[in-house]
Amino acid sequence: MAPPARDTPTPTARTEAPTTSPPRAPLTRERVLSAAVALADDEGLWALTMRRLAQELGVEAMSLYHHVANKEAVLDGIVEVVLDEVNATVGAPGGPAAADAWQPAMRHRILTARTVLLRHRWAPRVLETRTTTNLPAIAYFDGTLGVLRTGGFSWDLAHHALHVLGSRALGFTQELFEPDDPDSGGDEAAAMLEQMADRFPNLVGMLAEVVHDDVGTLGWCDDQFEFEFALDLLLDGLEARRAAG
Amino acid sequence: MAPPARDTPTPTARTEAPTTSPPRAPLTRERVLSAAVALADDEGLWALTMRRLAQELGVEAMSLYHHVANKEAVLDGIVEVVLDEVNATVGAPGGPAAADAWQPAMRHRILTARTVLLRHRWAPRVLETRTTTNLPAIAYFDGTLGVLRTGGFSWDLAHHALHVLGSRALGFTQELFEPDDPDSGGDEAAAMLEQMADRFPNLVGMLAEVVHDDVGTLGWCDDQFEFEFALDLLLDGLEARRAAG
DNA sequence: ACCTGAACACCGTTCAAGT
DNA sequence: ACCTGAACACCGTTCAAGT
Repeated sequence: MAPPARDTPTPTARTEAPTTSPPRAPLTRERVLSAAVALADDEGLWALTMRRLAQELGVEAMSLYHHVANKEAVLDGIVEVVLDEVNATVGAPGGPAAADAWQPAMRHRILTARTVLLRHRWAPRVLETRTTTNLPAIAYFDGTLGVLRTGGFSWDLAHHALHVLGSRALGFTQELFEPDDPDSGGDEAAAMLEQMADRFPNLVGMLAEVVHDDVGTLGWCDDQFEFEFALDLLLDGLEARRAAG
Repeated sequence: MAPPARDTPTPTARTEAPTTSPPRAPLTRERVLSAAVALADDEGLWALTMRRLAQELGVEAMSLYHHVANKEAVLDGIVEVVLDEVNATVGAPGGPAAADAWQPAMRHRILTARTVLLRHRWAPRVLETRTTTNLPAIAYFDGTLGVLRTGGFSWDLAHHALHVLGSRALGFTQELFEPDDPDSGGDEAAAMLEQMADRFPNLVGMLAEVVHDDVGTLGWCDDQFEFEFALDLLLDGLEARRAAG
């Protein structure tokens, strides 16, 4: 009879790895940055402190300094993690054939990048504070340039287009009227405006005309729609400049 | 003979105010915010701490809390100070008659706002972090809406235009390649790219074509030009949407 | 080599006390 | 009423010490 143990997989102990797996994964730069991204995603950028990050990894704060130089390096790192994710997503094959139609290709590219950044809303804010040159960002813009060049842009016009599209794709529009509490803040702001019809006649006039469903609130800005409206404006404008030579 | 003192102004003691001026101006919310703006202008946002701000005013840190609720209130306040300055500047009379030409009027308005924000480069970054509704910002956008309406925009299109232009006028484009040290950083980044011609063929190709004076540096982005390029793109696009009805 | 405890120099903020 | 000193609970980071 063969020995039953070790060969018979039980529900709890499934296929065991041939090598002995360590009880705790050792700390690495990658693990530190992943935990930092997760922490910022879950609890916001303000929660990302060195002490809290260490706690999340089951380690003392000072241990982090063996894998990252300081907190600035953590911020540099998490931005690169997110931009790597952006590049991996937009670079996935199977997108529309970009050969003859740069506009839908660019549209798809930027809207795809946006979906990634929406999962890491803190990222654009941190990106804006980075001063060091950033490899994944360079790679992203190189890909953008590739789409433009394939579409027949001159280098000069592609250069300007990069500036225009870059601020749209990576630098988010601030949500002017986004309230802290999505339920109450809008009403509050609307009530405030209501009292100031004479001071802000245009805003009040627009509100009266544009608000659809929730009358009396300011939650009527469809962010996705506004983003695409601005994006198409830019794309059409660039196409006109391009066609003009 | 008249007494010589008190009537004869000396070079050091000029015209004395009729009321007795206090040796130290009392602390007010306005003085606190002015000092905070000046501190951020001079030494950057990172230097703006409650303790440092108090020191700048010749007072203890805790005294500030009698005039502002906390540091968030200081940040709210200095944003409003800057936006008041924006409104005062763009609202000054003597601008081009906006009645029949909305495009030059808007162009002038936004470029004027930009000159103010360039004097307070920290302001857009702080503005993006504000969650509370902000009266001077509302006033600014109301003025913008006024220009659009005078130019014949529908409320709906004016609403979208507000989003588009708002992110341009108040939310700055991050300067992707702006180095810490304007002299060395560009060369460093260019050298890095040089080594990666195969990885980033488009960027390297563009650099080879577009760089004018300082070959080998990345300091070839004229921020003002790029801003106006993007702005005109948006304005032309909006005009086309408007004319289409 | 990798991790840690104690310590330092800073934060924002509270509180009880001064005038 | 306005301002203050001492104190509290946090930061990021350094350093000498542990294994």
